[in-house]
Amino acid sequence: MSNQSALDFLIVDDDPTFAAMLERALKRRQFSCAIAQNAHQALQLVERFSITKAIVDLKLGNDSGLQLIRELKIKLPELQIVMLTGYSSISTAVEAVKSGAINYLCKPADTDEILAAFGQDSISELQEMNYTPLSVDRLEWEHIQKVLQENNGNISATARALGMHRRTLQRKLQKRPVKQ
Amino acid sequence: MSNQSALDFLIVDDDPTFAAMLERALKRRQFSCAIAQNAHQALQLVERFSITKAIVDLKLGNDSGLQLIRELKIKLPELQIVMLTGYSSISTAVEAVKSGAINYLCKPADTDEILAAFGQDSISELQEMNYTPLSVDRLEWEHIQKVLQENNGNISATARALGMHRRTLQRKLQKRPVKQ
DNA sequence: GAAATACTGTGGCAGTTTGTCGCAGCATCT
DNA sequence: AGATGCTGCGACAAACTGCCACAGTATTTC
Repeated sequence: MSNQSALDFLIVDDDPTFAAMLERALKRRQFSCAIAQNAHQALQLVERFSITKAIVDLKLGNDSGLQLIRELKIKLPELQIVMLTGYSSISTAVEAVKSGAINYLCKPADTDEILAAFGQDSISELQEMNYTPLSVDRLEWEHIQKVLQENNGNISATARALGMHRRTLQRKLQKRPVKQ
Repeated sequence: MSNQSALDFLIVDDDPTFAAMLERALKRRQFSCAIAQNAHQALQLVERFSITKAIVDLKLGNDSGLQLIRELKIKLPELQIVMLTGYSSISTAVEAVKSGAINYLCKPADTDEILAAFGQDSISELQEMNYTPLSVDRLEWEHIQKVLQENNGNISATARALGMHRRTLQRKLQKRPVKQ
């Protein structure tokens, strides 16, 4: 409510190491930023400070980054949000953008990429009209993510719907930061 | 501008076989639809008919499905568009949604899945949303078949494209009794 | 608000599937 | 003819999957 201080970036990530590293990189570029480790902290920070950009992780311990995006957008419709995650998939990307994110990046992303993601782009599409079909593994991953989301993240239900063993699904989910 | 006839679906895909198959499946479900093989035809059709939903492929020969989405949205802001493609990627998914698509699916997708993709945030009338997702095996099988066909039955090339070992592909192909 | 269900993360083990060689027979292309 | 490239297959280790069981945490239900 007070909006005394202004900040350029809000970083929301449950991995303190990553968050600190990103913060340092941003500060080196003369941006001011704050870190939140969960949804609650993030929501508090946007009340206390005047923030224009946020970098949100998809997986925030118990909280869902997607849900957080929606809440942030309600509180602060102007906020520009980029979602950043190691467990990227098309279905969460679609969901993120529909929820109000302006971009979505896969996690081994360097600081310049992140900054570019905030830029007025619509650029990157032309470059790689990638005519390679998805690898089988990737396709499986995308499908799993899609069904998982339809089941609101319920692993047991997803395994049932997919006709695969729960244990197997768990292992697949744990493993992949998936290539390609 | 005339809007005489109303259609439920516009299918935009440069693969006639796929388009025809989808059309048949939709008609069987009592939906009316039209097929466009490129951007130009698509734009003409939305002028001639009153259309509410469109299924657009990302890769349309020379045209870009992404660009088409934007043009369709300008002509007809109400149009609900789902992008459907075998060459999916996160960046094109993000771009599609930002351009106005309501959803984005990877191509081995059955008709119910496509319908469900529309149903989520726009309620279609008579829809029971109880579709069962394809099993991972079935999805994999269809994807393999499609890529295999694109490579004219060349197993080595297909295995390469799919990022799987040739031996493994061989074994998978052997196992299925070819048909269906 | 307490009991009944349901979901999740783990570990372990046996059975199956993959990744990798290697080799021999055809098919093409030069 | 010679050089490549594709195909089918055997074999074996490595990786993965199905299955059981258990304990801890959520969620539902009465």
